[in-house]
Amino acid sequence: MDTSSVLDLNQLRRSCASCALHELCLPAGIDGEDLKRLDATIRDKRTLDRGEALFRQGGQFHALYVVRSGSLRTFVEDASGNAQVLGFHLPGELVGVDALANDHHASQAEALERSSICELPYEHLNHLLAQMPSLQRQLMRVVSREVAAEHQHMVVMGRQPAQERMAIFLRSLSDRFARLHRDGSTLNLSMSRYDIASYLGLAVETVSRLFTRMEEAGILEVSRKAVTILRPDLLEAMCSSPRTGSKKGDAL
Amino acid sequence: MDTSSVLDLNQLRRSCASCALHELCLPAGIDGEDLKRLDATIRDKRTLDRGEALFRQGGQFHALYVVRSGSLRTFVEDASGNAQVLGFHLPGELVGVDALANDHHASQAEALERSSICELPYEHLNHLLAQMPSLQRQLMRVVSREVAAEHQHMVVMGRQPAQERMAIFLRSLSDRFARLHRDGSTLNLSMSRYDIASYLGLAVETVSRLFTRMEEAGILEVSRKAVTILRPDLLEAMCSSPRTGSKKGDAL
DNA sequence: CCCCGGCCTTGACCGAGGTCAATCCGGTTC
DNA sequence: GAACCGGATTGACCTCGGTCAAGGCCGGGG
Repeated sequence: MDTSSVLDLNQLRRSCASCALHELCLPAGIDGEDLKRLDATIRDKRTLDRGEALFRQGGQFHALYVVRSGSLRTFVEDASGNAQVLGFHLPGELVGVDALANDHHASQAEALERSSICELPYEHLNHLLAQMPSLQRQLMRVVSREVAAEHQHMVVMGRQPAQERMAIFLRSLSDRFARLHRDGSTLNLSMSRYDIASYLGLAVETVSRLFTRMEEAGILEVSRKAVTILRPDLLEAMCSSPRTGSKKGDAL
Repeated sequence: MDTSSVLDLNQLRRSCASCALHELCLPAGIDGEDLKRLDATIRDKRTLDRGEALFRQGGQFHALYVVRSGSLRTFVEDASGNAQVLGFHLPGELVGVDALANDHHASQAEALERSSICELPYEHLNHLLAQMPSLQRQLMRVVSREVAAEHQHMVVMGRQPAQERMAIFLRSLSDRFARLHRDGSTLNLSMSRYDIASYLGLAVETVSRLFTRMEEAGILEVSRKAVTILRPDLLEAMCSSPRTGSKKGDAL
């Protein structure tokens, strides 16, 4: 059954025009002849199995990528092999931007589940950008969105205690699922606890404990990789530490 | 004497061609007629005093900026007024990219000392990009550099203990000074201890203690805002925690 | 000149969360 | 179905660095 659904996906991927992500992705705001040309430069040969690498740290840069289905994690490994997860990437999201600066990848990207990827060879893309101001604009907008998201994550890493980090992480995932017209309250965490811990700058044990605590509090239902948000209101409240914020009326 | 030197700077700022930052900045790799056109779109009216804002969080976006002299800090403020410093920006560095995504600034930028700024009105810039593929390429490269730097900082925030954070911070500053053909070993820290602490995700007290400890260790000479790196080798060694790294020969 | 107010430093204390270690659970192999 | 293995959970302990509190330093204004 898996094979057939994958085949379907590949067949669906014929044009950006017919893609469900159209409005969230690079083609947003582009149509007609221009869209056809963008379409023509996209190579969709990439399908990745769980754990397979899209590109490796230090590897030669030659394309940008957009997740079409599934999910990726990007991370860097330092000299001694410790990994730091930089982000998780859902359909419609762009990866590989950090490689343009000096023509080789500063990070690596791996599939968290069977995923399909749109590949945008950079030389082709450049020609297109020269001819399509609207695409140029949209590309900058997408990159800017990425930068803004990373800024948000720095706030999390800089100031927030563990519990707030988890809450913000889950809320962000939920929001992104919703944007994809999926159910924002039943999350399928394709990444491991280790990945989450690394991404949030915490120990795996802490992540695990927080899941349990939030389940006990009736906010989540956690079963392995399947997480259901039962009380979005409480989750939201948990995103900002009670310490900062309100001046009076702190329950505690 | 201050007034005259500022006037000089403003007079120097006539063209990108004559700018000392030429090769580090947007115009890198661009010359002849194209450079003139880029020049024409840059408005250099901006001179900021210490503490003055370049743009405010939530403000309407209309331009990108490049630091010409002096330095900036960018930061976000959450609902309760706590600030998280996102970065410090030296001459030749681009700020304001996170605002393109939805047309208003997601962060704010303030001068750390008297600074002059090149302003690139986005509408003009866009016209230019449509006509100058080389500028388009260079802009993406500069943005990519910024993204890569932020990834590096996430590694710091995610895994590193306090001492390593400080060491990496100082090394990074030193490197950037050197790139500007300044002396990389005599740093002038235009930002406050509070800014450093926020940027590194530490308490001010910790930053202060680390300065003292590194001075006692003979690595630095610290006097208020003036920091001299006496032993770059030791500073470098301090950048990676001894815990990770080597497999044998760990003292302790 | 002295006082005042930021900024910075130093010391003493303490708690959130990291580390270590044991166990559990679900999936895979034979 | 027994053995195995990697990921996840749980508990006990301890450390790093945050918090609180008390000066010190320097620069600016009266």
